[in-house]
Parts: sequence; structure tokens; C-alpha cells
Amino acid sequence: MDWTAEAIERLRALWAEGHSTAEIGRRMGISKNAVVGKAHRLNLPARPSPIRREAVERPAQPAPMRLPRPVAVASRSTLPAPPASQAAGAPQAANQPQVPPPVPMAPPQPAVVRSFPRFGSARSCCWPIGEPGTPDFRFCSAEATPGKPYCTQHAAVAYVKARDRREDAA
DNA sequence: CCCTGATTCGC
DNA sequence: GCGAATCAGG
Repeated sequence: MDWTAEAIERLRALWAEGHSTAEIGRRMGISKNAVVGKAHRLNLPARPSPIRREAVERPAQPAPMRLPRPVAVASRSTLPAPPASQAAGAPQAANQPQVPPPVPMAPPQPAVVRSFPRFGSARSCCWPIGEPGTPDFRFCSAEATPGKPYCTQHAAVAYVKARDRREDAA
């Protein structure tokens, strides 16, 4: 792409009009990458983009770390007395390797939901009535038979004798 | 899989 | 400088 002044002007215009990079590319007969690349180079105002690549892993960066300081090997026995610098004025606290404050761990779980209301009394029948998901869906809620989740009526339906059920099975 | 924009990096 | 490749989110 020959970025003539006209081309750049057109790019700027289309960009300012809010066209997508691909659309601009289509109109100018170039790829959207060319558009966005050029726009980026021209420092055109970035468009709303949800993308954030702060954490893009970039293995290719050896980053030759430098040694903190060359450990000077003092010729034995005499450590030169430190110059009585910082005696007056600003304390050189800046060089301390600022230890970040302890990060508080995730707050402990307050309390596991102990238990559902212990039903010492009778439970209600949980036989579904109506179409689940519809407003009028409910459960039977009659008094369930002890040890069973349904009332006697529905328990009779729920617990069918194996013999009778045979026919239903595929 | 389509769209989007951003960044990188070999050319 | 260019832009395809790649990344990343919708």
C-alpha cells in the first residue's frame, strides 16, 4: 500500500466516521490489518475494543537481568568504615526492597449452611403438579407418608409394582 | 466460525 | 514503515 497523503486522509476520514477496520479496508482495497496497522502508527484514536492483552505471554524476551550489585570482595580484614553519610538529612529509606504488604487471603467461609430446617414434623409431598417452568407449576404439598417424599396418593403412583411397570418400559 | 480491534515482528 | 500473523474478546 502506498500511503499517499490522499490515502492517509481517506483513512483518517473513514476512521473518524467510525467504520470498522475491516470496512475501511474493504473500501480502500486493503486488508484490515493494513488499516489498523496504519491507524496505530498514525496514533489515530483507538476504537472501543474489549480486548486487553496485558497478560499476553511473551516468551521471547530473555531480559538479561543484571546482578543486584557486584559483591565486592574486600581485601581481607578491613571493612572500610562507612562514610558517615546520611547522618543528617533524608534517611535513605528508598533503597529498601519494599516488601509488599501481606495479601489477605480470601476471607474464610463464614459458615457452611448448617442444615436445612430439620423437619421433625411431616414433610409435604413433592409430587410435581403442572409444567415445570410455568408460573403455575407447584408441588402437591399434601402431607407425605413417613419415610417417603410423597403423599399416599402420589406414592401409590410413584411406587409402582415392578410387574405393572413392565409394560411401560421401552 | 463469524465478527471486532491491538500488538508483534519479519521484512 | 508496512502489514500478515497472531492474539483476544464478543
